[in-house]
Amino acid sequence: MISLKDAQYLVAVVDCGHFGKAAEQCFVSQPTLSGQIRKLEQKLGVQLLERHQKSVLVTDAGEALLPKLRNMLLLADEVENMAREQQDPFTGRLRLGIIPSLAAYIMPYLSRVVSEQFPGLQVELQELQTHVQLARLQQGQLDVALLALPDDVPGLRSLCVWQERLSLAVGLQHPRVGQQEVAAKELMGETMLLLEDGHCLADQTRHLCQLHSQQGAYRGTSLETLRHMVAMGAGVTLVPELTRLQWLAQGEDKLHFLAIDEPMPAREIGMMCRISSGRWPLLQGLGKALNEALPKVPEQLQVVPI
Amino acid sequence: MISLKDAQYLVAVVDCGHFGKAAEQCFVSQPTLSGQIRKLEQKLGVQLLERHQKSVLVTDAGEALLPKLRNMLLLADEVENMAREQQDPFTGRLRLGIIPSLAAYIMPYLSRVVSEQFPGLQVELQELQTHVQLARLQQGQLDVALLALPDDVPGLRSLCVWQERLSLAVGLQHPRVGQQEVAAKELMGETMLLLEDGHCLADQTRHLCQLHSQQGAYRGTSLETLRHMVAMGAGVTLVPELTRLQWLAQGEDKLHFLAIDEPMPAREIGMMCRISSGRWPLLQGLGKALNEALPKVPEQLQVVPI
DNA sequence: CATAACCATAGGTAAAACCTATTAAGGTTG
DNA sequence: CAACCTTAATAGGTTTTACCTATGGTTATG
Repeated sequence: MISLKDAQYLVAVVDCGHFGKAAEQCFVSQPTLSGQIRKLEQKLGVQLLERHQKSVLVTDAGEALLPKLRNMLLLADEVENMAREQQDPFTGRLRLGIIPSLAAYIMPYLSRVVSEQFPGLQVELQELQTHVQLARLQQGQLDVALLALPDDVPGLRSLCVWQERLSLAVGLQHPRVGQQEVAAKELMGETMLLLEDGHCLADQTRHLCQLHSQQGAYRGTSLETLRHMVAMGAGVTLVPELTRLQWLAQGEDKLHFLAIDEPMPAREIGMMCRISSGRWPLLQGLGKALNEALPKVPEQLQVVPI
Repeated sequence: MISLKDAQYLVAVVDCGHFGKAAEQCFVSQPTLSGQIRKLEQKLGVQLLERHQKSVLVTDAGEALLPKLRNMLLLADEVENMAREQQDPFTGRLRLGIIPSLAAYIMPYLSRVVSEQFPGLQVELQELQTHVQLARLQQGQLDVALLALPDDVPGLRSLCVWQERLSLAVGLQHPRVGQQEVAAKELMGETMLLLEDGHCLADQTRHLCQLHSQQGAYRGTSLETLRHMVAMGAGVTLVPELTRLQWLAQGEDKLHFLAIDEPMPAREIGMMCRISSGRWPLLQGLGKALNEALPKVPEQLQVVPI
């Protein structure tokens, strides 16, 4: 197979009409270039140049090949330029998965961080449950997952970004209104509303309240659904901190929030990517920025595994 | 600079999704391919692949470069194919110069030879005087010259194809009508009609008849002109054999031809090309075929230098 | 828990690309 | 006509690199 250097050398000689000048232009010695051209002619089985004292002529065969050779060199150049543009890990498309119990609530922080600190990043958001995200990550359909960190997953690596405490939300008609906190073991006596199966928050709540898998009959499709159910007095639920903050910021006045006794339960919000992904530096930068943008995490947190 | 092998290897891995299979397809070992891909990634400063146990994924960067890389490989392939097509020296365009005193008369033979034995040859005919042909040959504007061979010309090589005897043509009113031959020295007494300056046949005639350069006042622009002048009795002229044969074949009956005494004067018809031209094999083949197509040359010829 | 599949690494070899110095061939100049 | 210049080819040796075999490490699988 011919090589790009062959093309480069031949084009240089044709353009210069002079082996010596062409060699200089290619940063090689004249004998080297001379030899390489000769070898190229042997490889192709065609005479490409006619050498004379005065000037070097291109044969018809050489003339016929030249446009394609020039095109190849152009493409090689473009490839290198494109690669250089893509060297910056903080640039380009990022397919980002976010779990539903986090998506709407972290977006204000995330979008500010991205637009201010990673303007070159084109984020493609996909709101997906944890197990779907993990599968898509492994299949290469997703670059980064933003979720409550699960146990180690083979082939993936994770970065903890934030710890999100969980509070108990009750309706205003609930007997605990007026209390500021509640012990974890007391939760078992409440009518706990859960998200549907597959949501990590449902698993965590069940784990925290030591409910069996079939317990917790009332299921909501989203936290917003639960929000209204709790407000109506249908039961209580555990609310992640970012959700609680957003609801309060929205002027929510039909719910009362109780801190759960120390250590406060929390889930670990973090990002994951393929161990071989190359997006790791981006992940770290994004994680750090996001961590700084989010509210300060109180101490005495107890992480609830999924 | 990247190389075509780089492109080949990367494309193979992407297409196979498997280093081992790609290596096999590229006829190299797996570690070789693995290493080359890694070096390519270093050269470009971008991660191109994500390696996993199951399948190999392309990064966005790699995906962006792939089309151009594939294009390069395609072009390289086309270059090699084109070169292979041009390997046959008996194929392609041939810019052929012919002197005027030969052109119209050798064309029947030449065209038959070309169409029968060199069908792939596209002959571009240029009717030019000797000195113009030599200049264009050296400048690369002409591939082959077909002419009366001059002395050695630096940078050019020549191949003798045929020896063309010269006869004396006289009008029917001429006193020599009825004679079959004439001695060379007797020519000096005749009113010799010449072609214009620059025609090699004029030089040769003058040389043979020992005329000074300004002698021979009657000049014709072509042999066809001289043909009519001689027929009208304006003088006599020397006619090359091929011309004589064609005139006879055309039923010329107003001219009488006399052989010149032994040794018969003749000019050497041959082909020339640049010493570095690569058309030499074609020249030899064409020369041999032309020689066989032309009439048999009598012995006892004396070549008249230009 | 052993096995298989797969890619990476290590160490060494052979091919190639490259260099400097010189030769050869044509032109040019004193 | 000899001396010189220009230009490409050749010779001989060095460095680079592409390549191989053998081995190691990691992850899924029976």
